[in-house]
Amino acid sequence: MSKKTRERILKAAKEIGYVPNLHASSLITRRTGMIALIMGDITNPFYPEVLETFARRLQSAGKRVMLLRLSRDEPIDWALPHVLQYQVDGIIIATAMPGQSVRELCARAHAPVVLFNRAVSGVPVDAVCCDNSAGGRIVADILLDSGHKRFGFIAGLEGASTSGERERGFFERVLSRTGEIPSKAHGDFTYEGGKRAALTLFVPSRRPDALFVANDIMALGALDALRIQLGLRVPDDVSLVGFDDIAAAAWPTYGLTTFRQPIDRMVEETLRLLGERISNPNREPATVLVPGRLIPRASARLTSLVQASIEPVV
Amino acid sequence: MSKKTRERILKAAKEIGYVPNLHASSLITRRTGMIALIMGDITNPFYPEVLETFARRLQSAGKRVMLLRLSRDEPIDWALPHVLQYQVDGIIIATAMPGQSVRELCARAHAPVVLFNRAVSGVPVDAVCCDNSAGGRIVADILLDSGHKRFGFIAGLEGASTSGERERGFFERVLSRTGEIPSKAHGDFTYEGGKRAALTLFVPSRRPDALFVANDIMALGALDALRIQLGLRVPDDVSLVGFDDIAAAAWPTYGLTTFRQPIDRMVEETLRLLGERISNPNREPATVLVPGRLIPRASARLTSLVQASIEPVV
DNA sequence: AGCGTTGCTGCAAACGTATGCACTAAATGT
DNA sequence: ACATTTAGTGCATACGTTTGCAGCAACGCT
Repeated sequence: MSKKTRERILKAAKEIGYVPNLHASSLITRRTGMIALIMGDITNPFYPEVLETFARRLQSAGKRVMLLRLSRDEPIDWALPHVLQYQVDGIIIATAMPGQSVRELCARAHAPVVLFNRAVSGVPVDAVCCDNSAGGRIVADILLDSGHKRFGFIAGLEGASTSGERERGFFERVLSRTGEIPSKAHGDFTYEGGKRAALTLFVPSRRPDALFVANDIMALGALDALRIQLGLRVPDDVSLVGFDDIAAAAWPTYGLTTFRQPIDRMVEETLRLLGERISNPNREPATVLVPGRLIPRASARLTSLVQASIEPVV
Repeated sequence: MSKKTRERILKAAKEIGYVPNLHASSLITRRTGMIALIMGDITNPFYPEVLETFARRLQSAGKRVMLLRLSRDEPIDWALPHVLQYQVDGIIIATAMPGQSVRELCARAHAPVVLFNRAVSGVPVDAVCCDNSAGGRIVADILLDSGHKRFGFIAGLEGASTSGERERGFFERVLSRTGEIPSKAHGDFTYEGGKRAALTLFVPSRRPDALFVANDIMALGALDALRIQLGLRVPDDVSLVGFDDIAAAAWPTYGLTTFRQPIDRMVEETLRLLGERISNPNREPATVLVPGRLIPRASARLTSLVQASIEPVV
């Protein structure tokens, strides 16, 4: 078409306040431009960062975000039909809790699905995870190399794959190098839960000198409990390591040593997988394991040799 | 219709995996069941709580949430057309920064709009705000009543109405009771900004003995700066009061005295206004001012008389 | 048998857009 | 002058619902 008429049309459209109706157009094109984002607990500061990253990237790709917020006890099954009614182009599931029926749901849903930070063994679904078990092993190694002897672990929710994998890597390594298994308690991925769990682990009889926490927000709760309620010095009396690297971990009051999940990379990979599946629905499902990195801070006593071995943040 | 056929239909629908296409239905019914939620910075922990509350309530009302995340420098103007294309039933704007053109945008958008925590003077738009200036006055009063003499204030972003109103209430009251105006610095609603602002305010020459911060996350930054970088004792050397009552304010490490914004009430009012405007688009616009409440904690030195005057949380 | 009610099927129009085709008008080429 | 390309208009069909109306069979009632 010619430039002149193009401008004429656009001007007229603006005058009468015309905006195309995407519902009508989506009927024909079979594309809605909407991506559903199913999230669990947003009060854990890790997830606002994830949400933020997804929202920003999807927006700059011209997509809209339909947000589904799932309570701890609401199953994913509940959300799927609602989302499917809107014919979303893709679905990202970023809830920590595993669902028993993800397989059939994904099969039933013709929409492309990618799991974010949520492993489902033996199910052919696209998924992106941080390498949780490697994280657990690395944390075990640096604590062992720095001379710690008695290990404790605070897990998240019973059944959450992320917590489980971190635990597995940590326990395996500690067991193989010391012959003992760490003591363990359950926080429920919350600050208060971490606090409570720390108190149950630190009974006088066998006090850990190193504590690995499945999640930063729980680690902050544990740290407060250790310092304030138990009067312990960190890291002199006990070393503390978390997982995620939320913003508060870097605050000088806490200085939490933690294993960072590279949110940007993980989001990027998630959107890549989603895009590929949208353009080729029959592609073989893939699981992407993104490596994390230890961020040493004040809360863990590490020998200088160990410090030196940690690759610096570029 | 009879029960028997009803069940027969539902069963058949389930078998072939039928889900109604809401885009088609919305063409005819002119209702999409979607509410757009336009938010600014989600990394300030106050907003995930807001988002959480909106999402939960809208979901249980059978509505879907379309989330628009606006960077600090993106104008609202950018988001509106995108949202309108999807014919959302309503729009909730919850960004701290004011827009110059909200008026005409709301006029142009035929969709119902409600502003959350965002005052626009002289513009006929539905809006819900915490009573920010009253909060500022109350904070000034309890600090004055407890014998503080030299006041400081940390503002948020230049031009944010919330910060401005809190400042106004605080300054007016301090001025009328002492004849002096507080010193002032700008954080930008972030932890790091609060830290920097505190450092600029606490030059040796005229150190405040009471600091009011427009926002909890900045207050935490300020608290860390005071304690760790300046070696001051809180509240012995300086009293600190924040605004919002985010979760971290209650952590024992901080124990931040703060003015709580009742998120639940504010969200409820917002949805009520939105609902009313949807059912009656020509209704006179209203501004709802929700009262907040001071939550006394360890970070402010308050006399027992003042303590006793604060109405307890029920 | 005639009548009204009930439960269901079938048909048609409408929502606002995309897509393709036929057609006209204007501009360019030989 | 004629053929060819280019720009634009007009029309029909389709997307998957909602809504209303006409039609039909089965049923119980007088």
